[in-house]
Amino acid sequence: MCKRLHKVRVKKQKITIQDIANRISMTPSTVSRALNNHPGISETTRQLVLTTAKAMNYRPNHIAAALRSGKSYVIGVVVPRTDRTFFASIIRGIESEVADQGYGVIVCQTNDNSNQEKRALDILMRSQVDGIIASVISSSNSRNAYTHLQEEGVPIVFYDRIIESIQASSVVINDFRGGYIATQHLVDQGYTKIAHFAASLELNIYRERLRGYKAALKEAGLPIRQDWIVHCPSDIDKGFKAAQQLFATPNERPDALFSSSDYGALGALQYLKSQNIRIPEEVGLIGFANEPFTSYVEPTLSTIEQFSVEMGRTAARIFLNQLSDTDSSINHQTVLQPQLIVRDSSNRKLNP
Amino acid sequence: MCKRLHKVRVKKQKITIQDIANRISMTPSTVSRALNNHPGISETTRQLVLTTAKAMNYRPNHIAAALRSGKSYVIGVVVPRTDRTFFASIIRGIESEVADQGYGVIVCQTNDNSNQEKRALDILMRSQVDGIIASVISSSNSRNAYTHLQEEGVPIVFYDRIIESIQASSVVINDFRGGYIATQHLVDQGYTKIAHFAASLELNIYRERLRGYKAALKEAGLPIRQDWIVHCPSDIDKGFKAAQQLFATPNERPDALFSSSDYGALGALQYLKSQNIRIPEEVGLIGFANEPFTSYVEPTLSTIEQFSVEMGRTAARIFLNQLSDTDSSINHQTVLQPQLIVRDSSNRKLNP
DNA sequence: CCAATTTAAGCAATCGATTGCATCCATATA
DNA sequence: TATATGGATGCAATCGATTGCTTAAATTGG
Repeated sequence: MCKRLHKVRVKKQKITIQDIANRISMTPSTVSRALNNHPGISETTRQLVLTTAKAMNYRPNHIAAALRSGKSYVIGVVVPRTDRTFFASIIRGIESEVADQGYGVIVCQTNDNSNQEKRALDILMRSQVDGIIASVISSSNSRNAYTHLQEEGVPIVFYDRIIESIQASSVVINDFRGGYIATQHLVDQGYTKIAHFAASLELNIYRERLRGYKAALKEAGLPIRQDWIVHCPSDIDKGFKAAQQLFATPNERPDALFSSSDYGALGALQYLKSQNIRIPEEVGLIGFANEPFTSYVEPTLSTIEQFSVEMGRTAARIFLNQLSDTDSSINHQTVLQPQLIVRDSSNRKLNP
Repeated sequence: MCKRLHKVRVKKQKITIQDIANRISMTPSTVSRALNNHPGISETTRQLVLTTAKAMNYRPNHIAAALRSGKSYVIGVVVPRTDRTFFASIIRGIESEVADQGYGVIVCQTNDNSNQEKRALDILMRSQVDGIIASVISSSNSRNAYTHLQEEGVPIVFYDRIIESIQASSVVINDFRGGYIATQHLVDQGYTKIAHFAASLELNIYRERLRGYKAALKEAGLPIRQDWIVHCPSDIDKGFKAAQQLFATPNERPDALFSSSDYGALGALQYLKSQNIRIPEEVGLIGFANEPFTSYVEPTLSTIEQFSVEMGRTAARIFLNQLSDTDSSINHQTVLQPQLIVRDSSNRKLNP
């Protein structure tokens, strides 16, 4: 006799509030109210429900609850890509802030691409997220996509890359100040011919950093040379190439560089080293973002800390407040202060 | 006359299939079937539905669909933390693979902590995810949590850190081989006193890397010294300290180190540099994971590439296949092959 | 020309929890 | 003792889409 072993995925019957209700001879309404700590349920019943729920290993079905109540307890998070430390930290900050409150976080990547951004928002909206925490793409206008959502009443909090023309809550660092203190630091170190790598000026953050750079130069009485403001995306190779151009002619080259990204700065660093140009003696260098690698490279790279995890947490807090607020129309702009991190690449006074 | 501006969040009435049905004088059933390309709907009707849906700016409510159909089109992803490049890349791989198919990805962090792991799984289950792609925590047994889920019929795919005693689909790299080729490479370079940093041996991956290390030594006829197998978590500081111990006595110290993590290796590298011990001349060094920083540090750090984005994509593919397979009981074990990345820290033959 | 078959669409139950309103009973008040 | 009060629970509709079954119309075939 051959017993055939049928391996079937046994979807164990899921426990519903109905089941609990049956067990204790009550109605689903009562069970629901007991589980959600509604008033008007006797303490006895509440305890009874709670214990039998636990005993029966009950797991609430958020989807059913969401359908009826309109609250899904899921938040959408939009990032350009997950594997840049900055955005990974943002996600970390948000997730750890909201998980306590029982919220889930759906993460979507835009890859800085307009179609993928649309797709991301679409997925989030279909999933009926309670709102969205987002950084926009760098290339062009995300404006329409987001304003539509806003019109539909979807709570949105922007972080880092914001759309200035959209009225919404946001968390950013003071990028102007970041650019300013970075440049000022170079000035303080005695550098006078300070260049700048500017990433996409379609993004507020890079415009602001540039503005800070210019302000610091102006204040120091140094000239602003357009040919020393070089477009350079946040990318090592691009930084290398941009540096190649910038430092090509030995007699008329800058003696310092403030890059709007750590990656650009690293590219420049690699180029300068390849040319045996000494850092910080001959050229001072400072980046932006305090990516982990900045403290591992040689020389260690000065940079601007932007408190990414904290930024994520703050965005999450603002978001949650906005949900619970009765008057949800009040937007909340938070500006974190950047911090100068001085390392070897710009510290000429210590290493003269 | 004073017109008071009341800013109220206007939840624009959401369009439902009912609305579409009304507009074209049909029933929701027909609309639903048309939208989902069910057979038995005339091409005329289908087109009519599709165009009016678009015209009315209809957005399907996945939550309602999920409740009825039992498919939420959301996948749960469990990581220890999002801000380690490896895991960030896993998330990237998964997200980019499944977004095409309309799936959302809920990301939860465990922080290698048992309670948070429970919480994570709880959030995911409440959200009625269609399944879970997970790496387990390093400290102790996640076994119960996951076996319970399996019994409930939740599809699970493990990646990287797996539980060998649970029958489930998984994607890993051949960590044994990784440890083996790393060590063999050091042997090839003429190192004979090769130490090893082993992270938590509760995890299969680190056990396997250690096993590979031992196998390579044995094959090379080199002795296995227990005092050169040092416990060292994946962490720069821990690596620094472990190196401090290991290389304390100049006459009897190892001449090479295979660290089971890049972070440990970096710590060791920093220690060795601080002691002016030349790399790779006096001590050879190789890490594991090919974290981005390994190619920025000085000397550049040899390591083992483990194709993290690809691993994420593969896990996602396996997962989706499993969902669509009729016989979902078939588990699928995928083993990716690691790749040796030789850089300066171990290249004694090139830099003699 | 009528029965058999196919095709297209409608009916109504359902998924699981929430919630406004009704009801019942016990206690307090007149 | 009859009535007002309110605390605790039940009833039933609801959220929006899916789906098994039924029905109506159109097509085919004998």
